[in-house]
Amino acid sequence: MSTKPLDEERTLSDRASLRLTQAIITGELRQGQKLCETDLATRYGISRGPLREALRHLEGIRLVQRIPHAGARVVKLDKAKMGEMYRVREALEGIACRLAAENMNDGEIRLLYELLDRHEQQITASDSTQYIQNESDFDFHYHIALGSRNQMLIDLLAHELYHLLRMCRYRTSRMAQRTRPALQQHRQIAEAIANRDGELAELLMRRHISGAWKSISELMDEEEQKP
Amino acid sequence: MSTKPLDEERTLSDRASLRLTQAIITGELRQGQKLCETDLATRYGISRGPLREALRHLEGIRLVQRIPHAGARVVKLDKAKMGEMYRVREALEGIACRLAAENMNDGEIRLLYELLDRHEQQITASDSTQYIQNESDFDFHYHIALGSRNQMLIDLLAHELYHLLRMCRYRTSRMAQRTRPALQQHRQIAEAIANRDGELAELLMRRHISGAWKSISELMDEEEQKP
DNA sequence: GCCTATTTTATTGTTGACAATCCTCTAGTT
DNA sequence: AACTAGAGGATTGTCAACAATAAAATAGGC
Repeated sequence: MSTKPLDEERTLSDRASLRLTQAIITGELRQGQKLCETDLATRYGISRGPLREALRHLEGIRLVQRIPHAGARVVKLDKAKMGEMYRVREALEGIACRLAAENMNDGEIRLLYELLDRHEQQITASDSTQYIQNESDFDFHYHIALGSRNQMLIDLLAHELYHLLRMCRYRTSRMAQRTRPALQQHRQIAEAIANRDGELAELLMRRHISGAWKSISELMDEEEQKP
Repeated sequence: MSTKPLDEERTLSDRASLRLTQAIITGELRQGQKLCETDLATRYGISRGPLREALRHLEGIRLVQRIPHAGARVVKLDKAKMGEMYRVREALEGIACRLAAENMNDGEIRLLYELLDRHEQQITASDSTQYIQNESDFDFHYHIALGSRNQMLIDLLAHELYHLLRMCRYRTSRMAQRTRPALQQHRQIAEAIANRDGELAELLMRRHISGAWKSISELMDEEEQKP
């Protein structure tokens, strides 16, 4: 998932965008946290101009919320918002999967299977961290998005939704028990793509995602009962 | 489709965003046109700072493309990009329609039918301009998006996709002959929603949109043959 | 005459200062 | 004690000048 070094970006504003995105995804900047322009600018060693442009960009991809004259905050992902996200994700990845089945070349499909094998190894090797497993999951979905050959779709998923999903990874890290069935579903999806069955591929992907949300949602409810 | 006056926005940057968006949608700023910061700033009577922030925002919602040190241009919607858009739209409005069937209240459904009646009157009154018919079409789709009760979905559709769709309206204005069947499809969709049949509503909406793209696509091919 | 190198010009990127707005903390009143 | 009013401070919004980069134009060599 090609993320080039921070200082390869051409402008300070773009670099600040990347650093902020990274900081938000890793949780270094916490959800709901106030983003003071002066603080961030001095911390990054730039002036407020480029930093403000970066914030405007992050606002566009829904990572921060801005209120005029009151400043920007890291977006706060409550259960309702996560539910909305998963609905949108279901729709977008569903169609991406259908298109991938139509457009992926044989090399890409082979790579897809390799990803699955690697993921299985990681699960079997019990010392693997949760983090890595989650990244394998992202790799699979990202690879399918690329296979759709639809740049708008790729942008929406990779540059917006996946960032948001990564943000709430820590909440859903207790989903370890579901990695096995998830992998099985991934295999079915890959099979449908290999058979060039777009309709089935879409159906399976949508089921996979809505199922994941159902599990996460239930888990969140349980935790709410006993805090 | 509540678009409040331009000067109600709190900051110059936000106002510039709206003016630029409007200018791009109406075609006052043409596709592919270079957007010179100095020119626009003086034309709008503001300095370059807020204008740059506005451009960054428009970049986020895909209305302009920016190349570092080379400036911003209005996005150019070729046939391929339009095809991508319609795929994304099919997915998003499909799920929006399903959710609308689940979540709309009776008042909203009644309003949906009123929109359809108004649209039919406009079609029958032959002196109505193409423009108005197209806006009626947008109203219908926008209303359904609102009914989904999914803010992220509403944002994606109303603040990103619909802008882009309006941009290529002039290309597709010769689709007049298709307004009748389109209205018929709208009625079927409204019926499915009224019956709370989310699955059917989604299916019909997707068929409606992919059908529209097929017609537009063919029309564009024909025009390409004989320029 | 055409291609390349260099200077010029225009445009973008960045900065620090200034103005406007909002939030907070204090003081006073009921 | 609680609520309102106002002063103070902090933060955001705006601007105009400066620096860096890219595009255009000119001059020189082949």
